[in-house]
Amino acid sequence: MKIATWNINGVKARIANLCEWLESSAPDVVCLQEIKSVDEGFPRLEIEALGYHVETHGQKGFNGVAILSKMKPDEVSRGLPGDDQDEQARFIEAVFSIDGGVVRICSLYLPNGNPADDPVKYPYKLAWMERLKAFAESRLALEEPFILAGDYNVIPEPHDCRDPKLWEGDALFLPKTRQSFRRLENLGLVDAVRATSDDPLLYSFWDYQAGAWQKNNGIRIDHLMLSPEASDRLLSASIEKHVRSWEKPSDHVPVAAVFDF
DNA sequence: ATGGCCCAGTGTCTGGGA
Repeated sequence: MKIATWNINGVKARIANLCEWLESSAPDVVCLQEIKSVDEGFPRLEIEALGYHVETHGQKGFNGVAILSKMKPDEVSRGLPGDDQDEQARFIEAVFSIDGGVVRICSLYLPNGNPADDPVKYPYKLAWMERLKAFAESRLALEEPFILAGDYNVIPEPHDCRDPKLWEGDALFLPKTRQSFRRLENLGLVDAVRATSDDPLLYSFWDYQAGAWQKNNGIRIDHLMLSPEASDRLLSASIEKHVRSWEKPSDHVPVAAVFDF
């Protein structure tokens, strides 16, 4: 099974790219972020025509996540537990039957948190990460294949960006952000890309501005984090960098992992 | 030349992204 995550930066602006990528990459499950659409506005017909089920959790204007899948999910839930006041559409979970059990797959869009000195934005990011940790603990207790995939807005280590000096003080790279991400890893979650590659130049995002793509001035912020039961069955992982050179690209590219289930 | 963008809706500008 091939499972991918991709921040598409607007599903309606990206529908041609998305369909072309679905056909060429042929993932079984796709976690999308920043669909920037309400559920009723999501272009589901085009995607269903390619043989995918569509589950969305959208809102007006920005944010929004979705899970596309060749198999029909057994269960779907929307929203990250832990704060009933949180209106932002950043989390959806689906459960699929596989040989001998199930796999749980979540599509998450972790808050950016900038500017870091904002009285609301950075504390919201850190609180969201705490909620994610609590959720992960509850799911890890099930001892099932479990995949937390998405745009984490976290640069985990200095080698996950081209120029760490540029990111000092940024909410994506602040010590507290990285510490919170390590807490997730320390629960037993494994980063699929780092588990399968030593390449120091692996990025998943290049800014539209300042020729970042042409200069390979990128950052690695889109991650598939695996439970031990999923990590046991990981075969390979890849960053589908070529998609960034397509016409009218998202600023993120798909990241995918292949499992022997 | 050390900067250069893009998306959706509130809509010919603003807010948000990273």
